[in-house]
Amino acid sequence: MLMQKTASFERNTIVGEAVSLSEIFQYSPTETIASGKTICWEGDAANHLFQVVEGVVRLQRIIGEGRRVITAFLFPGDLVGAALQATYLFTAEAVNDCKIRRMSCKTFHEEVSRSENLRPEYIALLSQEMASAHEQMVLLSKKNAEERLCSFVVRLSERPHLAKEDMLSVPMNRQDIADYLGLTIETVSRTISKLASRKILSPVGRHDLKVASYERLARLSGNTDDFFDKTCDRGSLH
Amino acid sequence: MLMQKTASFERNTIVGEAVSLSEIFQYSPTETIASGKTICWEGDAANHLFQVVEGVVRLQRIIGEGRRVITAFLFPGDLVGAALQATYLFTAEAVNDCKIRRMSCKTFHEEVSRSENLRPEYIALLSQEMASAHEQMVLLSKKNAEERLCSFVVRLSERPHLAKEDMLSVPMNRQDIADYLGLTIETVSRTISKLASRKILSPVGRHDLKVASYERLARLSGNTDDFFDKTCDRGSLH
DNA sequence: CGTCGACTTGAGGACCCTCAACTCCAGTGG
DNA sequence: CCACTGGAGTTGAGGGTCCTCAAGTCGACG
Repeated sequence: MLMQKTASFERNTIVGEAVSLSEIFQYSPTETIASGKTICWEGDAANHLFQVVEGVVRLQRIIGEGRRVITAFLFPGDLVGAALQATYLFTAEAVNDCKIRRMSCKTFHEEVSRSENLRPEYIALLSQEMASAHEQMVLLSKKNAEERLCSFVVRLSERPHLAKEDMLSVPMNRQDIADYLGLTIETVSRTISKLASRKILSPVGRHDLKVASYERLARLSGNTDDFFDKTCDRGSLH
Repeated sequence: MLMQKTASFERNTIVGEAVSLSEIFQYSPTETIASGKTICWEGDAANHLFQVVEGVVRLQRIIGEGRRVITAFLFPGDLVGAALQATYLFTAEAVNDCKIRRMSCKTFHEEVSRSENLRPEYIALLSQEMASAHEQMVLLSKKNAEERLCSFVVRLSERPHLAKEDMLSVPMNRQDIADYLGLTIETVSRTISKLASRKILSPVGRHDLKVASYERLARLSGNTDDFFDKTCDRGSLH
């Protein structure tokens, strides 16, 4: 806690204003979170923000007995709790072994307030989160199991550190995927099998997929804008 | 446009810093939007923000042929496009006759940057939006038709200007409700009928509901925290 | 080799969607 | 005034998709 304060102070006197959000986390020590461990609890006072340095984090809510919803997966560079609230909106857990950096909300807020560079980046980050949330609502509202799974794989493949040519690393297990896509584990499994039988992708072990054609996946994902220009729906208006 | 700039300037010299977000819209003229008309289009350059003054606005996305998703309803005081992005994430349309105020993103951004009072309010607003989005994802992931409808009615009833004792005004039509809840219009209709036969609520005309017991509705909405203390799910942790 | 957890596969059923007919109501015109 | 029309909403029958429950397979690890 004290150390953090000091580090933060040093940087400001030496380097001047921070120029990127990642930079202000640099001086916090990395913490290691074992697979499955919790980073913060839904409902708890939100005293800290966390930056994912390595690994994958899931944000989830538990409702009633056994019903779990994963609202997002976070990857290196992403922030847990960027939308500063009095309490956390979700429980954050490590999908696999993770490294994170921690920062107090207060310090973060002060840094962002002070720096003209950080503020737009912070707003952009929140906007990005909103955009993802909208995307997810569309998926959950109107897509069938196959479209959901294809959307998921396409989104994963956009992470450069997960996709190596045609091999895609999928760090989360089937239950995570199911709870993220609003399906059951069985439906996820069946849908993968069906896609495999159509030679669109094939599972390799439990955490890898060999993808035959990302283009084909994108077409199956139900996103109009993946093969049409967005402006075409609106005709010639204005 | 010019008028806006002038008004904005006047206020700053006379009253000093704005103390609330609503205040900075006060000097923009109100515009009237007829029911069903569009305020802004998904994908268009986001040059303006809008504050809803009167009426209800729906934010929606169209995907493919005939598939529409409503991601949010906005009520008086709410902002369209608060998550500043290069382009709008959604199309905004008037559910009923509306009055709105407009402000350029640039001006808004400057005002918020300048004022120490506005910034936390703005962050809080974005956080609020994120919280609603999370809530909606839970609804779409895990709730059945009855829970969705009850959640919807409970949320509407929290708007003081819509709820008068046991009568609730529902400005949106069945199709809007269906596209918001990820159901079909028939399922919405049937679910209302079933709730009516159980004397939980009864439709009065097309745009009003007589609600027997909000408490009972809350219990049917599938939100654990509507009848349990939130902390109970987590056991005795810390 | 046995065990355990993660995953897959199958059978049956629930819930919601689709399609279609019907009611209700407001607005229009004879 | 009433018939006509069209839009919004309701109701019914049937079917599809996904869920539930259950059994079986796979793979890691002792």
